[in-house]
Amino acid sequence: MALQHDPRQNHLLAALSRDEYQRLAPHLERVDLRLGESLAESGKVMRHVYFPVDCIVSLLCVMEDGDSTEIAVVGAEGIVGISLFMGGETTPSRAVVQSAGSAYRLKGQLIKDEFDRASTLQHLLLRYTQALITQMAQTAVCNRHHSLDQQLCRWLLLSLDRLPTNELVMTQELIANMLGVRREGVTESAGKLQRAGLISYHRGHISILDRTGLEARVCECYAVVKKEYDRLLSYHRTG
Amino acid sequence: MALQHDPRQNHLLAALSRDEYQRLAPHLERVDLRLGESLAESGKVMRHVYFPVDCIVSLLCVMEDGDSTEIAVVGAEGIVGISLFMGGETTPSRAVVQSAGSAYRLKGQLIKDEFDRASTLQHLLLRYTQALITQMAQTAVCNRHHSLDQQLCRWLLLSLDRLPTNELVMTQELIANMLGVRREGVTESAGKLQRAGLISYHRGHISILDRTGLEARVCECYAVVKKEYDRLLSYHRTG
DNA sequence: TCGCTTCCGTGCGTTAGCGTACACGGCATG
DNA sequence: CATGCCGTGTACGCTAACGCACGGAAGCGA
Repeated sequence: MALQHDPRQNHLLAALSRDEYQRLAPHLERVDLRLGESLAESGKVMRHVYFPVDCIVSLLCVMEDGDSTEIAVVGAEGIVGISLFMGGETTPSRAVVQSAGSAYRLKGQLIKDEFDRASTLQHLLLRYTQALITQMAQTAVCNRHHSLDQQLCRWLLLSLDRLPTNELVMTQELIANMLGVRREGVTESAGKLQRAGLISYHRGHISILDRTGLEARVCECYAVVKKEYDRLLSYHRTG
Repeated sequence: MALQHDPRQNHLLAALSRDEYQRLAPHLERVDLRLGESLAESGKVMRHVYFPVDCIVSLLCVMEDGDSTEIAVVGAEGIVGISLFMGGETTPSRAVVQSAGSAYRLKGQLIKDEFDRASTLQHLLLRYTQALITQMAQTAVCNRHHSLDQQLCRWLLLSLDRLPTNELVMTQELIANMLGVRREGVTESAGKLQRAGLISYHRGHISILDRTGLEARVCECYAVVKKEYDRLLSYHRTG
C-alpha cells in the first residue's frame, strides 16, 4: 500500500502543517539506506538532511586511532544533519546506518530556507535538537558510570524503540564498535541476557524476547532519555 | 575602569550589531556568581539566561544516586540556558558555578523574543549550541576511552581557556565530582602533574606552571573541541 | 592555644574491562 | 565436497579505577 512509502512516517514531517509539508513534499527524495552506509563524514559538508522512516542512523565520534563511540542514535523521530540548519555546516562526527531501511532526504539549501522562515519546522527541529543533546549528555554519563551489561540493555532498548520489529540485524562486533568496547565484552553481556531468556541471537540476528526484562536491567539513562524525547517531541499531527 | 563591567566581555554579546546590542543592553542585569551557586536545576524552568564574562559554569548530569558528571563547561564564549531558546524550557541537567565571577543575565522572554526575530543573535546562539554539542560528544568519547590522567589535563586546559589567570580555585574533591571519578584518583593524577612540574597546588588552589606540558599529555579530545569552538565562534565584533 | 574541619596523601584488596590468543561451528564460495 | 571466512565462545593475565580506611597537615574559629 502507498502508506509504506509515505514521508510522513517520519515524525517531524508528520508534525508539519499541510502548507509547510506541501512546500517540502516535492523536494523530498526517497533513498534506500544500506547497513553501514555513511551519511556524514567528519568535517565534510553534508549535501542533504535525512528524515529516516524505518531505518536507524548512529552518530559516531571517531578517534585518531580508529576507535569509535556512538554518541546518539536517530530514527523516525528525528533528522540527520542538524549542522546544516544550526549553521556550522559540518560536525566532527560520522553518521552511519545502523539498521537498513529508507529515508527521505532534502537538499541542504531547502532545509535552511525553510528553517529561516521561522516556521513550525524551525521549532520542531530546535526541540528535536534539544532532545538529541539530552541523549548525548546521558550517553556521556552512562559511559562513565554504568556497567557494560547495563549499557547493552540501554542500546538494545533505544534501538528497539526505533524499529518496527523485535529483531535487529547486528553482529556483536558492530555493537562493540557502537558502545566503544571489546567484542568479547559484548559476547559476555549478551550471553547473560540470552541465558536469562531476554534475548536470543544467532549469527548477526538478535531477537528481543522479553522487553520488560530488559527494562528491569537497564540503568536510569534509558528512562531519562525516553522521558525527555516524549516531553519534547509530543506534538500532534497538524496537517 | 568601566570596561571591567562591560557585558561585551561576553563573546556572544560582543558579536552583536550595535542595534541589536542596544536593544538588549537596558535589560542586561549584572550578577555576581559564587562558587557552587546553581543557575539551573534538573527539570526546572530557568527564569534567565546567563552570559558569563569572567566566571565558569559547569553543566552537570546528576544521577539518582547523587553521582554527577560534567558534560560541558561554559565561559565567556557562551551562554547558559539554551533550553529557553531551543524551546524545551527545561533540561535534565544542572548548571553550577565552577569558578566564581560575574555574568549578565537576561529574562527568558527577552531572549526568546530576540531569538525569534531571526536576528544575528539567533545565528550566533545556534552556532554556539552546535559547538556545545561537540563538547558534549567529545566528553562522552573521552569518558569511554581515555585515562584519568588525560581527562584531568583536558579539564584543566578547558578551564584555563576560560579563565583570565593561571590559577584556579578548586579542590580535588570538586574536580572529582566534575569528572565523575574518585577523589583519590584525582589526587594521584594531580600528584603526577605536580611532580612533573606542570602544575602546583595547595589546599584548593591550583596554579598552572607549564601549559605546553599539559598540552603534551592531553588526549586529542581537547584539540577537537577547541578547533570546533574556534571554527564555529570566530566572528568579528560588528558593532 | 586548642580543637575542629577541610584538604590531601597513601595503602590495600577488589573488580570490570582490556588485550591477546585460540577454538569451534555455520555459512558461503569455489 | 572442500575450503575459508565470519560470528561467537572462552580463557588468562593485566591494568586502571574503585571502595574503604586511615593518617597527617594546614587553616580557621573560639
